[in-house]
Amino acid sequence: MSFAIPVSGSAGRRGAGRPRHTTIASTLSPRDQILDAAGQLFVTRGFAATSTREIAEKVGIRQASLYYHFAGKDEILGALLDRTLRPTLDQVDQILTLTADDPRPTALYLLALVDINTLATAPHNIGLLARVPDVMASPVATEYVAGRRDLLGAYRDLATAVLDSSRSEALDPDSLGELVLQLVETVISVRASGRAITNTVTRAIAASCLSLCGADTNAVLSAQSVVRDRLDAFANQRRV
Amino acid sequence: MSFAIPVSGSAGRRGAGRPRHTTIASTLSPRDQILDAAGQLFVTRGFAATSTREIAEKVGIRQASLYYHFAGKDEILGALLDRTLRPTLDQVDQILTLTADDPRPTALYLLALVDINTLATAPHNIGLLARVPDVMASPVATEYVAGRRDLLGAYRDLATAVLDSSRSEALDPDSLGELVLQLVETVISVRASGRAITNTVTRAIAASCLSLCGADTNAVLSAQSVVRDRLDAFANQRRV
DNA sequence: ATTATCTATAGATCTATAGATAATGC
DNA sequence: ATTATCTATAGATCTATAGATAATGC
Repeated sequence: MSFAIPVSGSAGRRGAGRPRHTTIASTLSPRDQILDAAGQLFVTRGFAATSTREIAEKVGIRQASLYYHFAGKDEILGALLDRTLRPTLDQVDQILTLTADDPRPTALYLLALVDINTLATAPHNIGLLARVPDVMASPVATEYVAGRRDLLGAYRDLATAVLDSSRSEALDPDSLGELVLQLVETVISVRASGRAITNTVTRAIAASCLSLCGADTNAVLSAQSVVRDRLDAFANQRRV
Repeated sequence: MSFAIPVSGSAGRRGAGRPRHTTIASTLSPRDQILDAAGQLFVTRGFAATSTREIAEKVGIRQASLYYHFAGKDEILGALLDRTLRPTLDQVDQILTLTADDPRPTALYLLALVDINTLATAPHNIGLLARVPDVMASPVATEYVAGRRDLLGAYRDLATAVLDSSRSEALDPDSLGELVLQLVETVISVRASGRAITNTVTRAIAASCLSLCGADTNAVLSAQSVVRDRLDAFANQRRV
């Protein structure tokens, strides 16, 4: 099946259908307008605390009109969660390929950097959603959880490879992976605190991931210099 | 004013008042039973998503009976948030005094350790509450926010003192403090992931805080050995 | 008399469905 | 004819209040 996504040009009128009770300001498709509004509200007010009427109000349509685009509140949430994880997950293989011949700290550094960047640029900091209990209690969260587990696997493998055996107290691989991923995800909190995510902050977090795995200063500096080059190519490839 | 907190001994009967429709299992005061039940539910299901009836059900009383102990749902939340922060905040001065003659990395290490420990042992991991949007949107959150800002100040000052000037890219003090505190608070996420917070995990996070501030391996090892001694005295003092 | 509960309920939501309507597109 | 909205509303909540009741304590 294929969906005809209306690509609006002019404001006010979009195509078929009864006109809205307000004029249309956005150039996004109705579906994306809903996701945008819902994302902002879920993140600032919480999922359960946000009513479908609030979402509709922000979009400029009546509450019941949401149900033409989504089966319910849960389905809106599912679409948002997917957007949080998908971009990173889809790039993992690419990252591993690109750094196949580099030391493991470099590979981990790049993965962290890309992931941090994804979270730092996601609209409305929707990475926050995954921390909200009523979100994770929803049935649609299971798919997200599965995806995150895949990502966790990549972190665990890289982090374990980086782990210096000289480390006196070695964490088990699973805890180490979890800890590194958590560290990456601090960018969500930092963003939530209102602070801008500068390149300096991004690199500090990524470098800290390596330190956590026992990498020494040289490994960090080396990773930073290699990735600086690689990332240019990578970023271009992604047309960023 | 003084409150007579009923200290129940035997089960079933507690003192004055009409009996509950269920028998009393807990030895906690009614107020604490409510806080315990609410904490667990808020953390697992979310604040807005938890109804007062669910809380009452868990306690074993009728929904309306909650209002004898708390003015409303918000007030329950306020009491819980306070319990998250208060223990740590009340110990900051003590920590600074205890480590007045030690190198700053040691002081930071101890603060992080105590804080991680507080978060790791808080009932139901209620540190999670501060990450929930609808919680932070509540009027009662402002007091919590103020308290956390005080704690942040302590982290910022210590972290800045630790920061090695050799660091090529220095973060501004506020960002650094925020980052270190965020790192400490990863213990909340790790706990939420179901992993046990072993001493190893605790030390790994605290050590990572020092690394983030540019402390070298020697400073970390030194802090760990000094704090190992200090903490014994400290813990005894706290009767842990 | 005081305390801690209970029952009952008003009033305010909120979600999702049913069916009408006003556009476009063929 | 199809599409995207609208209006209206049923049914299910949920919070907080009012007032009754069953204990203890004096």
